[in-house]
Amino acid sequence: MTPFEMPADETAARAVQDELRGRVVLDEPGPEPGTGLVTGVDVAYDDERDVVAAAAVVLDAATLAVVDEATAVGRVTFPYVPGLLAFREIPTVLAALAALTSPPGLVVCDGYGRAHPRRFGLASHLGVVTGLPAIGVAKNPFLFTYDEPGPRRGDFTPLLADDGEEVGRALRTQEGVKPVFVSVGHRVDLATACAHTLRLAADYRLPESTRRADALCRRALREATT
DNA sequence: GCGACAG
DNA sequence: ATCTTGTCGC
Repeated sequence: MTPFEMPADETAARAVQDELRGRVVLDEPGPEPGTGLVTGVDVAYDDERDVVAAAAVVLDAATLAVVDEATAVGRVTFPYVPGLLAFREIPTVLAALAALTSPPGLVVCDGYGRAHPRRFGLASHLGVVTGLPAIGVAKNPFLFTYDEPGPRRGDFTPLLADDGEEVGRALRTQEGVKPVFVSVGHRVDLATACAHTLRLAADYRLPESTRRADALCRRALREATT
């Protein structure tokens, strides 16, 4: 487990990304969809009091039943800077993951992995630091472009960087609903990442893992703040 | 130089 | 992310 480094400024943060990017593993297919465990992680903030709450929810990949969950509350130690989201979210997320009883299995992040200006987003960073397979499922295309995928669940189009690289996919998880943006984090290939996302988003646009983690970290923040 | 920009 | 009522629809 590579330690998480909290840089002093943005320049140092980018240097950390460049250094860690070389440790991302892209040639493993990843966990078989529908088997084992899948863990959703998410974070909520109270900017007024500089409080941050993270949640990790472990699901049985076959049934989507909740197997375990944990939360962690901390102080905001890094501002939101596009491209540097990991430094704001990961410290507390790591604490929540450490508080789990169950092993996490595949980690599903609310954000990007490879689809990142420096090709090292939140999911890549969390994957490298923990050594766990990780993927990113985001709600917006950020600085990438895509053609509208077909209307059916499972339809997808490539998410393209300005240099033409396919950094992820715009994946339709629900008929006639805006697609989600899937990218590889660590130790999972893109097709497998999309297969997991589709299974996890059987009933809603977003994966059940992130929906559960989102609800839990909001509750944890409210209870820590109230 | 200025604006845009995952959460 | 967060600020936020009612409202449309299953």
